Amino acid sequence: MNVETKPPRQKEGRKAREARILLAAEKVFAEAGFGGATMQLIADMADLPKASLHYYFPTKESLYRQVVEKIFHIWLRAADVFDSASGPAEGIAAYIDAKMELSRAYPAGSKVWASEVLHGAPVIQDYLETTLADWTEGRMKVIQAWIDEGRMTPVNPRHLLYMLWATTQHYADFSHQIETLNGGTPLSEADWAEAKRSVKQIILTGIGLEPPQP
Amino acid sequence: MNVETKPPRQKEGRKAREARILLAAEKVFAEAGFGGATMQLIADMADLPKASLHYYFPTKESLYRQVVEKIFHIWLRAADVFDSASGPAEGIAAYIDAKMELSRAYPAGSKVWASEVLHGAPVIQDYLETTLADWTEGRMKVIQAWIDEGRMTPVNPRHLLYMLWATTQHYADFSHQIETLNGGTPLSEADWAEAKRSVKQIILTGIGLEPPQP
DNA sequence: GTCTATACACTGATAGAC
DNA sequence: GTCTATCAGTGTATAGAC
Repeated sequence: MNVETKPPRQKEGRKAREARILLAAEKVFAEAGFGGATMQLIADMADLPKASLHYYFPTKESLYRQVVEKIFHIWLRAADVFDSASGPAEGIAAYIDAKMELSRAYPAGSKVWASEVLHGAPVIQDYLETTLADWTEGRMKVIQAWIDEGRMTPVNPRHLLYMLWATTQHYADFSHQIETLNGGTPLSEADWAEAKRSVKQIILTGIGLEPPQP
Repeated sequence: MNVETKPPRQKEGRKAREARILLAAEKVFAEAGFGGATMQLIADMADLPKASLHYYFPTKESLYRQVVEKIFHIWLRAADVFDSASGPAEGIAAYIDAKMELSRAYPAGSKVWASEVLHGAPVIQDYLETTLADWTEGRMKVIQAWIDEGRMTPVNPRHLLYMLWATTQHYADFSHQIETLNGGTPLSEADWAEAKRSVKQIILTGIGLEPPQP
């Protein structure tokens, strides 16, 4: 009988299938936006009948919401490097590195998040008001403390954070423009290294954590 | 008769009506994206019957294309401050100011542009490959010349440009997030001044055009 | 030139067979 | 649990009255 194969295959199969759907959805939402994405396109990319999507995710919006929530939590976890740092130079450099790596590894996710915020955050407004607001306030206090201790140049912590977000996410969100300006080819390993080096050089120098070059 | 009112009213009426449609379309495309926007929504916002839109702009895509082109040319014109500057400190500061003002004055336009690039620039790919690529190369040469003349710190001109774009456009594209983190209210005059000051401080210090603060 | 009415395609979602 | 067949609603676009 199939009594011993059924329970494990089903349970794992479901998780794996949901993950595959979420991955396909992330890609389609990133390419077409929420309005431009269709359940049919997502089903095709996940190699499933359209109706099966509605079994795992009752509505298009519920699927979209899970995609956005997944991105947000990956993004939050990367931000932890801020806390485990011993000082500003190390912490901010590590944060830039982590966010640049995220932009490189999950460009579709970053694009979905950007698109969501761009259009007024209709789905994850509550996250902005609670989790993100709390995280931002906490990090602003850390930066302000570093400034008060004289460990970095006095700058506005809020706008420093915005600059860090904008600059690092730009490499994911505008990857198409960047690739076009790169001769139509994706950034190489060396290109990414140079991008990270350039961003860190300008920002860290800008807030007094690296000596100005001669 | 209406023989003398007809020709001027029609000619000006047409231009004015097209401008009103373009403005309404820009807003709707910014809020909902290309896929989420509907001709009905745009018609309602422009206070016109839906079919009249198709008289002035045959298809939804042609209307969208004109919106994007309009944005792009405004953006290009603002970039001219780069050339009329006598040196790097003045030029880059003026460019930051100009782009921050654009983000403040035309947030919807910036969002439409961002959304277009985000989704792979299906409509304005040719602009990226020609006009934008040319502009970028020209400005990179200007920056490299300033570096060679020892007037600013050696940095990668390409990534400096990306940082300028990312940081300034962030205030338009992510305005909803920024307003949420600002307690749910739009940035005040003082907030904008502080944002511009902060961006210029960090970047100009970062490339050796402002002395590090004590 | 402008608007009303409508054609036609496609969407998200579901009912019901397997 | 999974898929085929189908529905009701909405989208762009147009034909034709004014």
